[in-house]
Amino acid sequence: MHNTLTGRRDPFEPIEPDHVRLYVCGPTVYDRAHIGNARPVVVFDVLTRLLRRLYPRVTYVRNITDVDDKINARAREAGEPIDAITARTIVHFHDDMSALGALPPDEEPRATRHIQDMQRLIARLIDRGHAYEAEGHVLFSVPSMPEYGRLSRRSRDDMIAGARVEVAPYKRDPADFVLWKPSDDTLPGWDSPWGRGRPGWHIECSAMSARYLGESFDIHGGGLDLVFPHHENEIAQSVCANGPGTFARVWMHNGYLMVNGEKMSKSLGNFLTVQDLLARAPGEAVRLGLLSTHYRQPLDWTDAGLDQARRTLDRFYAALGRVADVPADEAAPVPEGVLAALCDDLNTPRALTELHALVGALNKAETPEDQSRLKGRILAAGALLGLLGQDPAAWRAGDSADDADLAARVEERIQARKAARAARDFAAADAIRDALAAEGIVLEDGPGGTTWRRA
RNA sequence: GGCCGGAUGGCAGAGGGGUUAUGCAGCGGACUGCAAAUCCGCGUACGUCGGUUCGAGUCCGGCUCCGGCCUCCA
Repeated sequence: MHNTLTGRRDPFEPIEPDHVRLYVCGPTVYDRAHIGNARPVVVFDVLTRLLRRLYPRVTYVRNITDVDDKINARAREAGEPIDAITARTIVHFHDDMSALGALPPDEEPRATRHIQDMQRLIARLIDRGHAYEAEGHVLFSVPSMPEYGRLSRRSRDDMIAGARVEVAPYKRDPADFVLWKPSDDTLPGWDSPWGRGRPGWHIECSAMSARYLGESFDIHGGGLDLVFPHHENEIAQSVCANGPGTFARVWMHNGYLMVNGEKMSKSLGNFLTVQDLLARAPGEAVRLGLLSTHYRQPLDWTDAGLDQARRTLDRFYAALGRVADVPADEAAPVPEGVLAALCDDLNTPRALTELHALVGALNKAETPEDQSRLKGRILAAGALLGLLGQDPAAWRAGDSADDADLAARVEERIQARKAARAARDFAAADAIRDALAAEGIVLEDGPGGTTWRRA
């Protein structure tokens, strides 16, 4: 796995040989998830599936940030209680990620349920001389940690030189960041030794990772944009509270996501929510689109790319549909090439190439034995990637599968065409096929009869 | 201004000193009443200029362009 901390690929060895612990930064719940939020969820879902295959026990923690000034602002604008916004957004998030085939994490801690843990951590940082109180705030003292900046490879001078915001007057050092800040009566707040207030953004991940995974754990993941300041600050808080050598061993960051070559932003109007995409394509196609590029590469999300992902699944499911009556070899292993690709820094594009080769082999396989063996392997590889779990017939029909009337009508047309063909009235047969094609229904004649799919 | 990435055939996208993926699209063929699907065949592409080397997409340096971070952000 590539480790942001070392800047290279290192062999992965868990701290406990038979228990892998990982933490991934989850959403701030104030709005619908966009495709950029979905990328790390899907990427780390594949990583978790892989780890579960390789190790007896995996604990995967992904937090929910439900106290944040963006949420407060949203509540104020909408005139809606914070709890209502966060509760609704969490439901949407779960629905959207589930549609993308992402399994739930083992723990999904919410910041508001761990305020005590955060306060204890802050108190410890103050005791150890790494934090100080000023005007109702508690600030982390960056100069107290000489190795601050290691993850993001920047010196304090760099950070100060690049500062674009005014430095709050109560900061002893311009790089210091907030652990706790005061809340007025209109804002959510909790009593604390430093007055009624709320936590800074970074402290929750330090507190909750320690609570569920211990002071040291194996992998910490998230988007590349979190490297600075969020992850850098998490490291500062955790290491200064718990001692040198603690906290995450391996840091994994997924690359940026762009839309049609541009940064996704509300002002550009190219903000794509998962919900939008699910209206246009099956969740599995969105997932495949995200996995078609290596996780550390920049990913340019386009309609053409989404179409291509859907066509790839058409090919895979068509191959599986052809052997629908052949039972898959239940004992089939995950193909060596697929496993090797994923074990090489989660190389999902190469794993998909292997899958294409297996599908080609299945298309050529002539004996039920070979078909069973290959089908089993393809499904095992698919399960590892979180793909190909559907019934091929359901995939072919797509949304039309929900429409029993349509299915019945298409069947009726297929029978009519069959009769026309038997009578060698090809003009009539082609007219039926063309009429269905105009509705987006494609007929395919095969040895076992005629099947249909949506175009 | 500081820092960090990226640039591969028509498109997407791996690889990473010598054998040059894979998919889509395209072309030719097999099969088919015709299609579709499937199968077979066809592609020396690595931003640019230098350097190292017997040999460089692959290593080193300069440059150009693109994106991002330095403030909330996956």
